[in-house]
Amino acid sequence: MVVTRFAPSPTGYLHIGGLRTALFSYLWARKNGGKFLLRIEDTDKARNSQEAAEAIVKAFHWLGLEHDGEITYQSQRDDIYAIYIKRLLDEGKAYRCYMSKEELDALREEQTANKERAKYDGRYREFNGTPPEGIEPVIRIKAPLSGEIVVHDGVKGDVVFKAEDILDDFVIARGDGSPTYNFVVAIDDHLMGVTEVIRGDDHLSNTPKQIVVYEALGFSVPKFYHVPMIHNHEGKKLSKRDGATDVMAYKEMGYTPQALLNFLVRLGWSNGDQEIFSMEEMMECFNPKNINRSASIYNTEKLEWLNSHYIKNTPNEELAELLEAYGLLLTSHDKKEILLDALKERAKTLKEMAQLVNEIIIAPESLDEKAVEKAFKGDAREVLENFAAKVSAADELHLPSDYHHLMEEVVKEMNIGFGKIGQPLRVALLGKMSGPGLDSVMAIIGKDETIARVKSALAQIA
RNA sequence: GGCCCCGUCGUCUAGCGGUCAGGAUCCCAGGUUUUCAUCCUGGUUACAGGAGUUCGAUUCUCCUCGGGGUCACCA
Repeated sequence: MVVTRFAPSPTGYLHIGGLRTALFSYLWARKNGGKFLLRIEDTDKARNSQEAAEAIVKAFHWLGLEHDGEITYQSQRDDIYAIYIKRLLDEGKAYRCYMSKEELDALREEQTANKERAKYDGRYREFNGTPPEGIEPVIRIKAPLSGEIVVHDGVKGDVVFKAEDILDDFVIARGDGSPTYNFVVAIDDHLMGVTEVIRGDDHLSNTPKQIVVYEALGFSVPKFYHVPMIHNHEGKKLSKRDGATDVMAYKEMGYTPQALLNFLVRLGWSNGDQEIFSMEEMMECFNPKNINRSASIYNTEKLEWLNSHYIKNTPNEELAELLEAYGLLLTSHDKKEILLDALKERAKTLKEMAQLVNEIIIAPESLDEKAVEKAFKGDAREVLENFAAKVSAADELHLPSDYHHLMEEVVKEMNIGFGKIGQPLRVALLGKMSGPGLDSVMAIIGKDETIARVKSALAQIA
C-alpha cells in the first residue's frame, strides 16, 4: 500500500509551495488507493499547533483535499521518541555529549578560521569517564564518518553524499531531552507506515541524516521524491514576502479550488501537453516520475486563465453557490440563468463576477462623461425615446430576445445602424461604453427598470 | 566558502541521438461582437557557453558560466 504524508511545521497558514507537495502526495495516494496522512511538526513548543493545524485543515477542506485518519502531532509523542532514544543509547549507537555551547562555538570558530568544515569533533563519542558538572548533555547519534550515503530519489535520481563531507555525530536530543527534527521525522515516517515521501528539495540535504537514523534503528528507508522549489520573480525561494502565498488568500481573491489545484499540479509536473485537469483526471494521470527536475518561477498569468476557464465551464447552479462566499445571494433570483450566462464569460475571478453582477443590478450613480459625449450624438435622443416608448407599450418582455426584437424594430424604423441605438442605450443603462449584451441586461433588470434608466439618462443629458 | 541540485520561448512545459524544436500562457495582428470581454484564425520569441563521443547532438560525457538549496541543541 502506498502511504504518503504532508508534514508541515506550524508557521500559521498553508502556503502555495506546501500545498503543491501536499497535492502531489494526495494524488499519488489516491491514485494507488493508499493513504494520505497529515502530521504537524510542532516540536517547537512556543507555537500554537492547534491553530496552525486548524488553518491547514480548513484550507484542505476548501480545496477538497481530505487526509486519512487522525492528525499526528509531534508535540504529543515525546514518550515514543524517548523509547527510541533510549534504545539507541543502550545499543551504543548514540551517546551523551557534555560539550558546552561555548565550547561548541569555539570549535566552530576555529574550524571556520582554518577554512575547514564546521563539524562536531566526536570528543565524547567513546567517553566513559566522569561527566563534567553542571552540563545537561545532548544526545548525539554515531553517524558513519566515511563511506557514502546514497539517496535514491524518484525525481533527482541517485544522489551520492560522502559521509566525510556532510556528516558528523548530529544531535538527536537537546539538553532538555526534547528530540530534534531529523530524528523524529524518520521515526514518525516509519511508525506511520509512510512508504513514499514527497517533499520540497530543500530537504534533500537533510535526507542523508534521516537515512542514518533509519539505519541505526533498522527501519526500512521510504521512497523519496524531492520536488523542486517554486521560485519568485527574483528566482529565490518563495516566501511570505512574495505577496499571496496564503492559500486562503486565493479564495478571497475569487479563485476557484479547481483552478488553483489545476494551476499547481502543472507547476513542476506535466502529462504531455495536457493543461486542463479535473480532479478525477489528476488522480488518474498523476505520477511522481513525471515531476520536473528544475525549479519553476511562480507567475499567476496561467492561474487567471485557468480560473476564467473554470468559471466559464461551471454550471450556473454551482456558480451561484460559489458566489455566495462573495456576498451574492442569487440562488432564488428569477433571472439567475440569464445573469450568470451573461457574465460567466467575462469574469476572471468570482470576486470580479460578483462585482459585475452588482454593476448590472444596481443602477449607475452617474454616467461617464466621455461616454455620454461619444454616444449621445446626432439623433440619439430620438432613438432612445422611441425605444423607451416601445418598451412601455410591450406587454410581455422576459427574454433577451424580446428586447432584441424591440431594438431591431427601432433600427429598421429609423433606418439606422445598430450602433446608433446600442451606444446611447448602453450608456443609459450602465453608465459606460462597455459591458455585457444589452438585451441580456434589460432582461435581467426588467421592463420598469429599463424605462426608468433610459428616462433618467435622458433627463441628465438634457 | 564546503556539499548538493538545476539550466528549452518572458512564464509553465513536451522532447528522452535524426523534429521545420511541439503545446499552453502572455503579447501583437486580423475576424466575430452595437461596445468591452469571450470565442476563432494567424504571428513574434527558446535549446546558457565551450570542448569532446558520434555519420549526426537540445538529448550522452567533461569543463566553464549562471541560478538555487543546504550546512543549528530551527523545522
